[in-house]
Parts: sequence; structure tokens; C-alpha cells
Amino acid sequence: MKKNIEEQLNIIARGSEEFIGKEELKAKLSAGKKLRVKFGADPTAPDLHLGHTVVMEKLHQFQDLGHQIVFIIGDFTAMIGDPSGRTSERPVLSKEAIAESVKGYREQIFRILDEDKTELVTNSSWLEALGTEGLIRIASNYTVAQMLERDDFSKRYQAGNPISITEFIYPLLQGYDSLEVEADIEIGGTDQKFNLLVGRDFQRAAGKSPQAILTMPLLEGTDGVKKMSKSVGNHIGISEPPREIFGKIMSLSDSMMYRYYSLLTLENMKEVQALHPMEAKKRLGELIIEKYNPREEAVKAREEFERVFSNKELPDEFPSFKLEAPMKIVDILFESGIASSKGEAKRLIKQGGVRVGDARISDINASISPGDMQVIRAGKRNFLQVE
RNA sequence: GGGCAGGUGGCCGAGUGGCUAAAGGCAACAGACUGUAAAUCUGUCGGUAAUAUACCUACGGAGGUUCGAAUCCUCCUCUGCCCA
Repeated sequence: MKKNIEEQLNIIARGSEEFIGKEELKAKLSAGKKLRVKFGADPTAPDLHLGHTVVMEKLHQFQDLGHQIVFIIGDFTAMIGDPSGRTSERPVLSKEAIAESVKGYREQIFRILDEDKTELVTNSSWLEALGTEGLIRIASNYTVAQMLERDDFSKRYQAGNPISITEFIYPLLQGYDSLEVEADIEIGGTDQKFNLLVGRDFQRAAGKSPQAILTMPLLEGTDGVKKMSKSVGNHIGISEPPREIFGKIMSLSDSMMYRYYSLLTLENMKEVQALHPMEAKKRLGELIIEKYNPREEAVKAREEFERVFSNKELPDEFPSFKLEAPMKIVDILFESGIASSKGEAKRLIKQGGVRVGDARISDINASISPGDMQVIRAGKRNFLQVE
């Protein structure tokens, strides 16, 4: 599939926020070079979520154009933690935690990327050998003033928040990675711009052609405000159960839904806007689920949602709780983990959120006996079969 | 090394001796409504106790003063700023 240069550049730029070094890249394409496309992932979060997929889909497009992906798992840099976009520093991670994350990435990235066209490397394989001397050599390329030019650093600095020295080192190492893997272009979120630019500097300093830079918009999380991230807890993971993904999509505000459409799908926005918002949202849920799961899972998730929430029927499967002797409902809710304290269980009852069978419970002291075979509902989402 | 300012509940952020389990906001949860786990409105939101009251735990850590401390004192610890 040999597309002409302009076509390729158009595909590359589509949906991106910023494209720096287009000319250098164009020259390489004109020379018929198979591009080495660098992407670095910080293995602190073992689960890929939709925020990551914005950039992953872009990588996939590069693969379709016949280019080579160099996927760097930043296992070494993760010991530092990327400061990008953060307002406070990160704790240093243990080696074990990192190893666990690396494994998670291996399992997940090939749901999106073509394994044959992906070079998967860990940056510890060259950074570890760097040694103190190497580190100092790298660090000598940059000044504190240069670092403070960076927006998030200067904000933190001005606000009197801590910035650790290791956070200055992070972009340097990431830049060095570019040199090491001979990247022609590096992709990242908009928050990565500074780090990506460092790679250019390093390559130029080493007399190499500097990498192009492509930044992709950041996807906001389910709260619609903050960037999607596992540590904030507003993420939708691609390996979550389909019904969970569907539910989270349905809980997006309508305006966020359209943003998800534009960043995560190739749907025609005009058509989407013409749909009833609820229908559009359901479709989005299906579209996203079937990217990472068999299609029937998506259909099932939708059906389940409609059954449980629209028709208020019981879900397919839900946990059961074995009763040995009569027990207060409050205790059952607590023991089963539905409520994190008895106080919360009581609160649920008082607020009218608990039903046994079809009957709403209002008595805090109500209890159930073994053999009643009742279904307890707590709120809209929790079900418990009592046996 | 010296000086100053700070560390409050999941997060942000008030609070400078009792009326503080700690204002307000966000998040979360429940109910109503609905077009959805959207939006909106109402309520709840440390634990135990069936409400009120009560008790326990809690305002970086350890002690102390006091009838009583998140609030005062001492030491420690962490962070920021300024001076060197």
C-alpha cells in the first residue's frame, strides 16, 4: 500500500494537536525510508485505558502505512516517574511493581498494535548500563533555566510546590532514548511535548537528523475534567469487563460522549450528532467494547444494560451469599462487601436504596432466614442472591 | 548553617482553646425525575450504637500545658521560600 507522501502526511497529522519537524519527516519519506516511530509508555499503570488508546491508534495507523513502531516500555525511567502534567512528585516505584507492569503491557498492547511491526524494548536495557558518568554526560546538555521553561515545572516552582531533581532527569533520559533507538518520529500526548523536544535536541547534538514530533490530544476521564488516569480513578480500561466499560460510557456526560467519539472512533460526527444522545451513547459503548472484545460481547453488554437499568430486571450473573442462620440485612450488606461499614448499610436502607425481592426495605433491623432464596438489591448496581 | 511559612477527612480547602467528626467545593453513594450509570433537584457522606444523646478513632509523629487542644508549648519529621 504505497501512498504518496502527501497522503501519508495527512493521515499522520489527522487528529493530532501538533506536528513538529514535518519537513525533516517529509524528506525521509521522500527518500523511501521506513520510519522508526517511537512511543514510550510509562509502566506505572498496568492497565491500558482509553486515554492510551488515542495514541495507540495513531501508532496503528503508522503500521498500516508500513512503518516500524518502536515501543519503549520505560521500566527504567519509571523508577523516577514522569513529572508531565503533575502537580506533585511521584513516589519511587519498586522493581517488583515495575516488572508486574511490564508484563501487563506486553499482554495488552498487541490488542491494538500489529506485533510483527512492533519492536518492543525496555529502556533499562541501555539506561542501566549508562552509569553515573553517562548520566552526568547527559545531564550536562541541559540547564536549570531550560528546565524551568517548561510550563508545569515553572508553575510548580512558582506555587512553591516541590520539584525533585529526579524529575529533571526524566526528560533527559527520555530524550536519550530517542538517540538510542534512532527515532524518526516520536508520538505522545500534548503533555509530553517538552520531553519529546528534548529528544530532538539530543539527536541534533549528536549530529543526527532530529525526530519529528506528533502530539495527540489528551482524553479526559469519566469525570470529564481531568486527564484520564488510573491514579485519579477516572479511567476506562480496555481489559475491563464489557459490561463495566458499557456502564462507564453510559455515565459520561453527553458532551464528553462526543469528545470520545471524535478522539476514539472514526465515526462521522454529523451522523453521530443526529442520533438521539442515549442511542449515540449506547453505540459508542458498543464500538469501544468491540475494538477489544468479540462483537457479541458488545451486544451482550448493551442488552444487559438495558435489562438492568432500563427495565429494572436482574442481570445475568451476580454474586450470591450463603446464609447459615437468620441474619440482619445490614450485616449481610456489610459482610458481602456491598457496604463498607454497617453505618453505610443502614444509610442505604434509610435512604430507600435496598430491596428484598420487590419490596423496599425500610426497617434497619429487618433480617432474612436461610432458605428464603431472596435477591437483595442495594442501589441500582448491586445485586446479591441470598441462599 | 541561619531565618520565615506550612503539613487538616478520597482530593482541594476553611478553621487559631470549648458551640468541631471539623465550613465550603469536588468526587462518591442513595432517592426523585428522565432520554442513560447524561443533565437537574433532594438527601447522605469516619466507626460502633436503630434517630437525639453517647462512646471510640481522627487534623504530619511523639510528649506536655489545660476541666477541655486541629487550635498553646517542647522535641522530631516532611515540604516551600529567603539569607549564607
